[in-house]
Order: sequence, then C-alpha cells, then structure tokens
Amino acid sequence: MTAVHTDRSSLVKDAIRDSARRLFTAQGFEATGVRDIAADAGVNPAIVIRHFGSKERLFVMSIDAPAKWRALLEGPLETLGERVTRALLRGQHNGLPIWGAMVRASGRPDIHDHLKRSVVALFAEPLVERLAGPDAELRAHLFAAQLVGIMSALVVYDDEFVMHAPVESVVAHYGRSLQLTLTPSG
Amino acid sequence: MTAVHTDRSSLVKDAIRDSARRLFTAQGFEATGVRDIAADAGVNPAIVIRHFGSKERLFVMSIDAPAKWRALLEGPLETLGERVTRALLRGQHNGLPIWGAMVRASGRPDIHDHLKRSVVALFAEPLVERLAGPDAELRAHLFAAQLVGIMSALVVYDDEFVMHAPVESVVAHYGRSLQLTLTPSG
DNA sequence: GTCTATAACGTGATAGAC
DNA sequence: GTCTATCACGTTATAGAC
Repeated sequence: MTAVHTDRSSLVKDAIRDSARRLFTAQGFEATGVRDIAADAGVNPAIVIRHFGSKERLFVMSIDAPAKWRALLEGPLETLGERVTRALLRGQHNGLPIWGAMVRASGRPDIHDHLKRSVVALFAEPLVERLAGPDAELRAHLFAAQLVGIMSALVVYDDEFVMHAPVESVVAHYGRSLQLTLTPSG
Repeated sequence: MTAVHTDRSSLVKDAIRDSARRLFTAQGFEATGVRDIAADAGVNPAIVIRHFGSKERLFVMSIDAPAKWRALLEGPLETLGERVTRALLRGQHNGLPIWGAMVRASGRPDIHDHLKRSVVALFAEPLVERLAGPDAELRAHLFAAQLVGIMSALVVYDDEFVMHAPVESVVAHYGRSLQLTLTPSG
C-alpha cells in the first residue's frame, strides 16, 4: 500500500532517489554534489533538500539495503561461510559498492548511525536465533565483523591481492574461518 | 639529520601535527576544522595549509602508525590470533581510534590511498614471509581483512555488543578464527 | 628572504522569500 | 517549485615582521 502512487511529487522523489543511488554508488558521497544529483534527475537543486532534508539523509534513504542483503544469509548453516564468501567475491551483490561508499562516508553522523544499525540488523541479528551453543549472540556479532572484514577488503580499502585472487581460493580460506566462527567451541 | 632541529618552523610544524592528531582522534576528520587545529596549536589557519598543503595531507601526516602497530604482529605464530585479538580488545593500542577516523574519512582520495597502503603494509606484508603452506600470501591478506573486521566493529561501526563483551570470550571465538586463517588447510 | 598574519575567494550545502 | 541569499569551510593572495 505504500509504494506506487502516481503523484507527481512521488515520481520526482523516486527520480531523485534513483539518481542519487547511481551517482553515490559510482563516485562516492563526497564527490557527488547535490547539484549533480539534481541535474541527473532533471530537477532544481533546492527541491532535493526540500524533499530529503539534507544530502546525508538523501544518501541514507537512497540505499535499499534490506532487499539486497536478506538472501545472503539464507540456506543451511553448515555451508554458510563458503556460500557467503563466494557470493561476495563474485560481486553479484550489487549492494556491495554502495555499502563501501557508506563506510567511507561514515564520518557523517547520520551515515554513521545508519551503518551501525545496518551491520547489526543485516549481518548479525538474522543469525542470533539460528546459532546453537554458548555465546550464540556474540558469535553472530563476530561473524558480522568478519564479514565486514572481507567486504572492506573489496570495497573500502581495495586490497588488490584479495580482489584478484581466485574466488575459490578465498572461499576455501576465508569461508572456512567464517564457518569456524559459526561453530560452537570445545 | 632529519629529526630535531630547533628551527622555529619545525617546532610550529610539530605543534600543528600534535594538535591535529589530538583533534582528529577525538572528533574525526569531518568535525575537525582547519581553524580548530590552528587555534589549538596557537597559530594562524593559513600556515597550517602552507606547511602541509591541505587538510587531507595533514591528516595523513599526523598519523604515526608504524611505531604503534609494529609490535602487534610480533611473537610466535601459533598463538598470534588470540594475542592480537586480546591486544585490540583491551584498547591499549592507542592507534585504534585514529585508524577508525581514517576509515570513516576514506572517501577523501588522499586518505583512501593511505588507508589502502597502511592495511597492506602493517597487517598483511609482515606476515607473508612467516606463513608456511600454500596460498601464504593470500592467507596473510585474508588475515589482514579479518583484523580489519574486528577493528571496524570497535571503532568504525561501533558494535556495542562486541565492545562490551567479555574480552576473553571474544578472544576465544575471534582469535580462534584468526588463527585458522594462519593455518594451512588440508 | 623566509615565516607569519589579515583578508578575501570559491565552492558547496542549506534556508527563506516570492 | 524556483530563485536567491547565507553560512561554513578549505584554500589562496597579499602584504607585513623578523
């Protein structure tokens, strides 16, 4: 019931959001000006702010993370480490680039808040109830941290060696370590 | 020949660097203005730029990373995962906060470059020659990625659950996974 | 002649008037 | 909704002090 009005203002808002997502993803938060977004969407710079309040909030609202990430942690726990690593390395997850942009812009308060919530909500919490054994909640959060590590290598600090390594080699090593974090100790 | 001149300009430069490091660490890159740094150092805003070229380059030059991080990866490989995790969690590493500031400001080109080089040089390369078995270089880089993961939880996205968890619990789980990455597979 | 201070410029986000 | 003003900030031009 929320999505597709044919209001003019909703169409404009969607156009701005689409332009913003595209430009932020391609160029990052700093390099993308409100004027660039407005021009791309074919509107006046002022209405961008009028609709979204600020460039920061527009950035946050232009990310449609949940839809893209939910599938990542589905499927059997026993092979989750490998599957997640493979999915990330293959780069089909088109959410990865803008996630990198979010981290690199997390000096901004609103973006930092959103990053914080996103990582916990998307990568840790879905696992909490599924994990068995002691420290289940902690291990879910540490799994999330470990995911953030490989994601950072790919789209935050751009480790060429990891980016160009054979996918299955990375899967074998990093996937194995991720899997261990899911496994109760002892 | 390099270090301690008693030149006035060198003293000024050191004062600026010290103020910059302190403020950047406490408030982050965005929230710290050139004027703030200048005021703290007791100099004019213009000479900050004159001495360092730009705010970005000042940030990079105010980090004295190598001195602080070198010790982290020393000692026997067999227990490195645990020891590194414990050292990070105890927060004695006063390099951690400004590392977080660097990641959160890595949307800026110069800072991104420095981050990229730092992670590889400080966390991956020191291990390459020490690791045995296949994919030694890749595993060193993946170990670095994994370190970045826990560091990010602590000072980038601020996962309260990880930050407040018992140190030895985190050491047991994350340290164990780190250690596995160091261990040849098969 | 080098180092420092004052003042101004350019840019970019944002708020208010019409 | 559009246009224009304001404000903050990094940076530079200009010129003075030692």
